[in-house]
Amino acid sequence: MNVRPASNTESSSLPDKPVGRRPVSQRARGLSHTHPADVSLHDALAALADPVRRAIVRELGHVPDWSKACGTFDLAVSKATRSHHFAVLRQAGVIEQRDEGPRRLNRLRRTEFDAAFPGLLALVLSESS
Amino acid sequence: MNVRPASNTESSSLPDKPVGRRPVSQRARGLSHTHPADVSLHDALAALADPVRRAIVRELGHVPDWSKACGTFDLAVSKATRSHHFAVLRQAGVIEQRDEGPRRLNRLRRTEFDAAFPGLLALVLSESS
DNA sequence: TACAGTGTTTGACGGAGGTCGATCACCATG
DNA sequence: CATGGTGATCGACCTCCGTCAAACACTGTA
Repeated sequence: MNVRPASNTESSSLPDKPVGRRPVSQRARGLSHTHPADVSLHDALAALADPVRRAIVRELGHVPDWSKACGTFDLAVSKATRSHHFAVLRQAGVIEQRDEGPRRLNRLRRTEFDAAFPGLLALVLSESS
Repeated sequence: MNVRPASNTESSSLPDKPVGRRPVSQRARGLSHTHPADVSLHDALAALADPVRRAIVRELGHVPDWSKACGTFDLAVSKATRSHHFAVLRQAGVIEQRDEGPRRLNRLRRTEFDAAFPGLLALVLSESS
């Protein structure tokens, strides 16, 4: 399998602000990501089998990458539970997160996740409610 | 949506033994099926999020329809648990069952389920172990 | 009728995980 | 430095569900 650089955000594909001067905030150190290709089918299904997490994914599917912080989601759970669900989605390779000042921005790993589990993300994104 | 005949096995597409003389065994009365189109994404994902149930689906993907009874699966659980998992898969529209003498034969609802949840079944069937 | 084979149902148990309030850590701004 | 905003962590609670043994139900055969 194609080996990926482990310690690299290797994400956005955004021609972003020159990352040279932005030494990764302190909080971002605890941010461990998992590439979809390293995720088992069980973990992927278990992650998406929760209605709150699917709501996050759907909401994330309606906005551009890195445009939505964790707190801006319309969820009927406490922020502790919210934080837990984001961690699960991140470790299942569904989303990617990046710290921008005090808040944590999110991005759906559309192409990578779809490459690992074809059609799965589309099912969630096309879910009605 | 296309309304389906509710009280019809509407299944096998097998040019079978003339069903005229076979008045549906007594046990088959408790056999309630759910068409994949009537299954929510949540129920579908929840059904396939269990390793034992995925093992059943995979094993069922390697044999022809109606060729495998519940007891012939290689599962490391008791027959009570086994029976439970088959019921979950049936109510999730993943499998269809039919009584043949003392045993219950199974069939994977490939086309119907794939029409309702494109790619989902393929993911499970292509799972390695 | 009796028996063996197959599968379901029931009741109980235990663990996994979703949930919350409280607390803590980090960031920006005044 | 103090404050408010955002998010993570901790500990506890509780529900759900996977699990099993036991008992039951149905089928075919002797």
